Amino acid sequence: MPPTIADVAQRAGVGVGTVSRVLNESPLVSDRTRAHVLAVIEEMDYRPSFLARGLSTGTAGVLAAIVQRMTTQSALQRLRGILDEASAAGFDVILHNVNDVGDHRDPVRNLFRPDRCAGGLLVSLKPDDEDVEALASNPVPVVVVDGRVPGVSGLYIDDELGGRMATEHLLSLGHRRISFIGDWEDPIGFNPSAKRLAGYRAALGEAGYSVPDEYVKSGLHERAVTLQHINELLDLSRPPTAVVASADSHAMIAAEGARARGVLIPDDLSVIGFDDLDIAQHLDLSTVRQPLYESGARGVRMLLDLMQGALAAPHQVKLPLQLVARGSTAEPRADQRI
Amino acid sequence: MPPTIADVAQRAGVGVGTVSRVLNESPLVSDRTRAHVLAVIEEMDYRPSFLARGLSTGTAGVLAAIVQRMTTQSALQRLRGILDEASAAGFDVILHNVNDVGDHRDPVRNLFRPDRCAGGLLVSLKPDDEDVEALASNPVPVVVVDGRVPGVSGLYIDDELGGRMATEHLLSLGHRRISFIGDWEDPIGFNPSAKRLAGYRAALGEAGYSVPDEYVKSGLHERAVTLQHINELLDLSRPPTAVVASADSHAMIAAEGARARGVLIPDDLSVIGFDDLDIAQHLDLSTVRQPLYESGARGVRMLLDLMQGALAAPHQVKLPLQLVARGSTAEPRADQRI
DNA sequence: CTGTTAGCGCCTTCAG
DNA sequence: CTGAAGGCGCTAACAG
Repeated sequence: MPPTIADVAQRAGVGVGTVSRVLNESPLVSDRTRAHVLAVIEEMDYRPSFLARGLSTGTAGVLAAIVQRMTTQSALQRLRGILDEASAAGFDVILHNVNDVGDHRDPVRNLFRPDRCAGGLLVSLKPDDEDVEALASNPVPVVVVDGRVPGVSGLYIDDELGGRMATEHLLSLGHRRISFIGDWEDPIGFNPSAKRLAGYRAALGEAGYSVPDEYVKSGLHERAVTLQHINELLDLSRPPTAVVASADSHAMIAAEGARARGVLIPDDLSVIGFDDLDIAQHLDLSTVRQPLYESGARGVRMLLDLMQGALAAPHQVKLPLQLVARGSTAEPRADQRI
Repeated sequence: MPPTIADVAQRAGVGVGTVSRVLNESPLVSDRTRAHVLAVIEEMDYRPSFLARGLSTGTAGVLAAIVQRMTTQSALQRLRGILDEASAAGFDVILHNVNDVGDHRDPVRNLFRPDRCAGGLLVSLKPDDEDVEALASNPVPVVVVDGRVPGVSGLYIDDELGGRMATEHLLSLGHRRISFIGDWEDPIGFNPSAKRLAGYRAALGEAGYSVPDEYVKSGLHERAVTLQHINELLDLSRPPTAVVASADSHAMIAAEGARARGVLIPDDLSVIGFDDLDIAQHLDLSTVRQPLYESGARGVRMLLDLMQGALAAPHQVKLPLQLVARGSTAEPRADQRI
């Protein structure tokens, strides 16, 4: 059995109150006593019980994060930011992965309670109205990482702007026949792809170009589906000269599918993605960069502020997007410019 | 303030003990009382405090996992297995990522304590002798996922056998000039690559072939390094006809580097990896499969058994390896068989 | 079967 | 500045 605060107190010849004060860095302890107690603590390798402390203070010394589809690279980057930043602040984090629609409800109710954590992160998950209501009156502060939820603090990006940026990049290179590949039928309720598509449409519309229905492809985020999409596009009598993908993961597969049938990138076809995953750089893929790691890290910082009341809730922060032009986008071939 | 067990007891007109019994599914409650208490609990949306329960029972209702370099695909797969299995058993898990050498010591001491978790997982991390000693007398059971540590329960694979399997596959195809690319200088103390290399050497030795020093490449696990390795190998006057990579992540890069200079795979060069990541299938990469997801899931199951004393500790389980022959390995060209 | 009570280990008054 | 005592919410042991 590990030593308790009482053991330390006895050994140090002081009361438990004094040891507690030392532990909590209260100024109400003489330097001499403090040093002595500290020495005894060190000597006994004493560490206060999280459980007891939590019960006493009314809050667990841990953060909790509910993450959607942790398997994706983007979620992983966000998670890294969360873990690093939390770690730096002395917090560990309980991680809960969610795969299916609506599966976040139970975790939210069970995890985001004072006896479970001091603060909660909701990553790439869209709480419904009922959730928001519950969250609003929730004693533990919650931050949404990657999402804009009215009434809840969080960080988000302007997905429509992102779709627009990607499209305008291609337009400025001289492309006119531009396709979109996405997965806005994602059933899980959180769907950036649809907004990126809207941005794509807006950019093309404002430039005076129409979007043939065949140019827009959607479906599950699966390799086979995306491969089929790119093939269908390239099979068109007037195939696109450029493709906006709603994510780097899509863009990679599309590019691969194109190459497989001898289509050169960027010579014959320009491809731009979204996210700027690590691999995007390696694959020389143009993309719209969103701060993934940072969204996690800043989310934790925001949460810590919220926890110590240093921030008026709800507080929303829009994260910046950045066009990263690499080798997968270029001007269309002369004979394609029609 | 959420309702307490006392609130429930009062409202139900029973004692706290009875409510507690209902909560813990004790048979010592009449069906009638139980139903009534349950109804009140439901009505008040009461949920017991983890903190208080933990303090009382002496153990936190959470698992903890310390993971090395959570950023790799293989670590992520293991983590998925852990989270899914823990979730199924009603446990959440505290996740702690470790990047640098020796950084696991503090987490182990701070996290693997009864007031923090009911059980601990050490993933792809090699505890030193001092750690093992501490772990042995530790009140919370610990399982090593992906590692063989004397005195500590866990799951591991036979890395030497794995290296051997990959090499023998190439030998059986008729290859004689076989290279190895790995990262056994990994500084973090946990190093499967060295053992896989040993297996490679053993297989070639037993087949009666010598391994020129230039055929073995090691270095940091970085893209640029691996690209350089494959280029150096292909620049040799007698270049290898096949490459054993110590991981799929290496194999992918090596294959890409080879293709970039016009070397066809598998026609001019066979490449085999290790792990069988999701992408390996997509890239049609031959590999030695190790059960990643399963190692995490089974690790949790083993931990749960340990926790309820259903298992004599320490208990070690060797996980099976499986050769997965895909399109990246084939017989050497006729003119290469010398 | 059920109510009552004594801790679990710590923090936080409240007197000294 | 410091010691003693109450209470956080729950479980478990003990009477009934």
